[in-house]
This record gives sequence, C-alpha cells and structure tokens, in this order.
Amino acid sequence: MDTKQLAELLYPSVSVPLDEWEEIFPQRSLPDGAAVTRLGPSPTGFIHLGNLYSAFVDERLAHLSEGVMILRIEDTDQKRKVEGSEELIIRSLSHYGIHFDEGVTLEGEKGSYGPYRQSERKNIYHAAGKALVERGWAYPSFMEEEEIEELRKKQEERKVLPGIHGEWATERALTLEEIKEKLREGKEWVLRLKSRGEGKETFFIEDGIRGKVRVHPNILDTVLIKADGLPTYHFAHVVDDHFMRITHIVRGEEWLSTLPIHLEVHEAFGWDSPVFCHTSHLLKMEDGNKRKLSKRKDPELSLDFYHQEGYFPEAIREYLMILLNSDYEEWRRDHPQTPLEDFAFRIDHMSGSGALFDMEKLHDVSKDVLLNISEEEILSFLLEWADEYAPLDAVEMHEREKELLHLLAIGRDAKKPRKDLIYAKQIYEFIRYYLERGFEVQDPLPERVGKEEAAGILEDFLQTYNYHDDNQEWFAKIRTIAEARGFALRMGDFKRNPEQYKGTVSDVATVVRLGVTGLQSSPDLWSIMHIMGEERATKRLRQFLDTLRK
RNA sequence: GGCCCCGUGGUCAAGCGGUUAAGACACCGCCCUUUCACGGCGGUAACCCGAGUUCGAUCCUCGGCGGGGUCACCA
Repeated sequence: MDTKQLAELLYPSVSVPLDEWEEIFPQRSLPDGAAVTRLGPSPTGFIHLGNLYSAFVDERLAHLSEGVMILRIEDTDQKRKVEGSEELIIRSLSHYGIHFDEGVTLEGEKGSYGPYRQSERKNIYHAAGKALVERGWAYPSFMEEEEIEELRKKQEERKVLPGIHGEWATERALTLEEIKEKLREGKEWVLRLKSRGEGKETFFIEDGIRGKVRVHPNILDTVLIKADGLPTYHFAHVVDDHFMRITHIVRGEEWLSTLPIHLEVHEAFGWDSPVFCHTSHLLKMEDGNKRKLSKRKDPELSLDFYHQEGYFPEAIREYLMILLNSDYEEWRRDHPQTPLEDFAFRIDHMSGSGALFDMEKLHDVSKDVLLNISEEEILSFLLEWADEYAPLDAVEMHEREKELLHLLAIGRDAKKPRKDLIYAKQIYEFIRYYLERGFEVQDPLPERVGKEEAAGILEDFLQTYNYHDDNQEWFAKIRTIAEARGFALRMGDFKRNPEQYKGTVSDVATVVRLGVTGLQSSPDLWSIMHIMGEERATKRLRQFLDTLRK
C-alpha cells in the first residue's frame, strides 16, 4: 500500500503539513520548571465543583511556577454544544479566582498558540491525521454502526475484548483501489489509529499525582477523526497539548482507562508526552456507599448551588485546597494571614483516593476565612446576594446598611472572636430578626419563667432602661431586677439550691432578649440594642409586653 | 464480566520497616459564660482480610475482599 498516495487521497486539501506546524508553534521560552497547563471544558452548559477542583490544580501548578494556564474549549461534539456556556464557564471560574493567561477569554482569544476552540483547528488535526496515514499509523474505516454492533455481539459471545482490534480490524487490509471506490460512492468514513500494541508488554508510567501506574498497551484501532471531520478527544487533546506545548495534563481519573490510547497516539507521532496528572473524584455518601458526585443527581456539585447559598469564593478555595493538599491546613495554622497563593502546593502531595465532600468541614473553614474578610466586604457580598435571593428583605437591608455593618461586627474584634458568619444565606437568617419586616417573637419563654413573671421583668426593665448606659451599667440593672425578683445572680448558687430561686439572671436576660430579637440566643444583647436605637428597641419590648398581657 | 484506580477512626487525612499510629471536622463530657457562638481541657473512635519477605510489618510482594472508574464516530 502506498500510504503517501492514500494520505493525499484522504486529505487532499491539507496545505500546511505537520512539520510546518511545529514551527508555527515554537517551544515556549519560560523559566526553568515552569508548567504549562490547560483546562479543556466542553461547552455543554454548566461547570461543576469537580471541574473547579481540577482547574484549581492547573491554576496553582501554572502560576506557582511562573508558567501559563490556558483555556481551551473542547467543542468537537457539535451535538452537545450549548449556547452561552463558554461565557458561563469563564465567569464561574473567575468568580473563584481562576484566571487564564491564554486561550478563550471574554474579550476574544489571547495568545499565539491558537485557535483555542477545537472546532476551529480542523486544519491542524487534518494535517496530523494525514501525517499518521503517511506513516502507516492510521487508516480509513467505512464500517457502519450496525456492522460494529454486530461485531461487538460476536465478540461478547466469544468473550473477547470488544472493539476494532487485531483480526477484527478487517479494514486495515483494504486496498487503495477499494478505498477509492468507497470514497467515490460517497460512503462516510472515519480515520482510525492502526494500533501496534498487540503483544507488547505491560509497562509503568509515572503519574504526577499517583506515581507508578500500570499500563497495558493499547490494541484498539480507536477513532481519531470522526465522519464529520472533527477529531475525537483522544486525538484532539494529544495534538493540541503537543502544539500548545503543555507540560502537565491534569484530568479526572476516569481518563486513566484510556491513557494507553493517548500514549500510543503520542508514540505514533514520535512526541514526548506531557506529565499526566490524574486527580481522584469528589465523592458523595449514599446509602452507606461512596460514589462519584453526579451532576444530574447532586445539587451540591453544581457551582450554582454555592452561589444560591451565598458561599464566599475564598471559603470554597480554602476548602478545596485542604482537599488538594491536606498539609495546607497545618500551613494555614502557622500562617493565618498569608494569602493562599503563597502556599507551596504540590501535586505529588495529592491523594489518589477520592474525597467525600464534607459540608460541615466547609462551614468550619468558612468561619475562619470570613474572620479575615472585613465587615464591609461581607456586607456588600451579603447585600448582593440578598438582592438576588431575598429581594423583599433586601430593600430594608439596604436602608439599614450602616446598622447591619455594626451588627455583623459584634464580637468580631475580640481576642477570641465570634465566628457566627459562614455563608450569605446563613448570615441573612442570622440577622433577619433585626429587620422590621416580618419580625415576630419566635422562641418560647424560658422554661422557668411564666407569662406574668416575664411581663413583670419587662416592666422593670423598661422603667430603668437608659439608652446611654454602657454595657456594664446595662447589665447591672438586669442583675438588680433579677435579684429583686428572686433570681439567682450566680449559676453556682442556683445549682446548689435550685428551690430557693425562681431561676437565674440568665432567665431574666433571656426575657429581654426575646423581646428585642425574638430569639433565645443572640450575640451580645446590649450591642444589638445599641445599634437598633432606643426607639425601635423599646417599641419591640412594649409590644412583647402587650402580647404577654393578653 | 475484562482492565485500571483506590482501601488508616463517622469524614478529610499524616505516616513512607521499629511511632504511646499525628492533626482537623463531627460527636460526648467538663470549664469559661446573661443566651448563643468563640475559646480552653479531656474523651470515644482506625491501619479491610490472608499468606509471604524480614529480627520486626500500617508501610514491601502476592492473593482475596470491598469501593470507585471505564469499556462510543461523548468528553
């Protein structure tokens, strides 16, 4: 078979041959050890936490080494393309601090290794495909779906590996004349790899994350270029990663099983392959078993979920980094103020086993992260969130912006600061009592205090209350009331002789707290009343008194 | 089912031939405390199983078992 002739027959319009592309995309001149990484999402709608997790690895790898991170859109499946998803992907990632140096951006393409959409790189793939045909590493296949299906059935009966390989790859034997004839008939065809893996020995490859990984050489004549002329992932990413001069391929572990194909395609071209880094999956617990988070079934996988709940991007980043490199947590303890970017992230410190996404842990992490964010920033984040997800209350929240700022700050500057704030929705619920709209006393009176008693306490309190009292004076009055009404001032006294008291001073304070906040628990009550102002606070207390009297 | 990956407390995980097997979250108890948070102290809790190598295996090898992934002209 004259492969040169065949190549010309299949790809007559290739004007720039493969070796010329080598010059068009020269080796990059970067500092020693600089990593070039890429994120290659398909524009199928939305991006999820798993993508972000993986993107974070690319990002750290590139930017920690003064390298380059590329956004390449892998849109070779025209059927699954969704309008507007490119923009969504870019915006979502940027929200979480993932910024690209090169590739597709909102302002168009950036960089000299483009185009960065695979659908626009047909000429390169065809040049590559043509070169492979010439070298006897690829051939056209005219098999139809039904034929392949039949083949598969036979193979399953005989319990051999399904697919086009070995003796089953009958079209390898097609003569030039036969091929010409089929093309003349206008039959659809795909380009297949002519695998040489049969009989080769198992070998090991060094994965950037996992270390040694066992590889059985590929034997499948995998489709390289589809009937529509666009490449499959297996072909496209190898060609692109080579010409974009990628050094590290970060991808999910689901790709481990097709790694042999990719390795053989590299071999066919005679290219060195980049370092493969297979990340483990994010898992979810269901019915006592762990399973891969699924974008269809698990709302917490969608980045939308975190947006709706109002998680701070910094908190997500922080948690993700802990998942990525668990020694990060220790580092963070020693460097509470240092930006995450200064941490020496290492791919070989990543775990090979999948991690269960733990909301509780995320919340704990988030509390500490928010401690390092100013109240001003938290407030503006909160207001933005409220505009979208709690529009009815957002109006009043804007009106009371100044007060809310103080409210959020209660107890934050202490040596042992409060950690009340986690995510926007939670913060909103946490401060909701402060708004007039929808305010009501929700919690019950303390167990030991009856309605009459409570009313009495409120009357006493209102009589002596002075807005200008400082915290100590304010509380001294509570104590006076408590003592006069027969409540213990010290917890210990009450514990020792419960029968001698109606309750403790905390019961008295709780009654006032209920009147002001509607809740049995809250941050420092004096501070709240102070921020609220005399008028609103006393009005609430009087109202509460009225309802108790009814 | 074949192949590949993974297997330390409920969860995330240090460990890389000899350790009282870290730490964090969660949980429980105590303390602090006007409530709630915060914080402090303490506690419950783990090397999947079986062989082999070795003076000695959580760690190395093999075999099971369990979980996950993958077997497309989707990525």
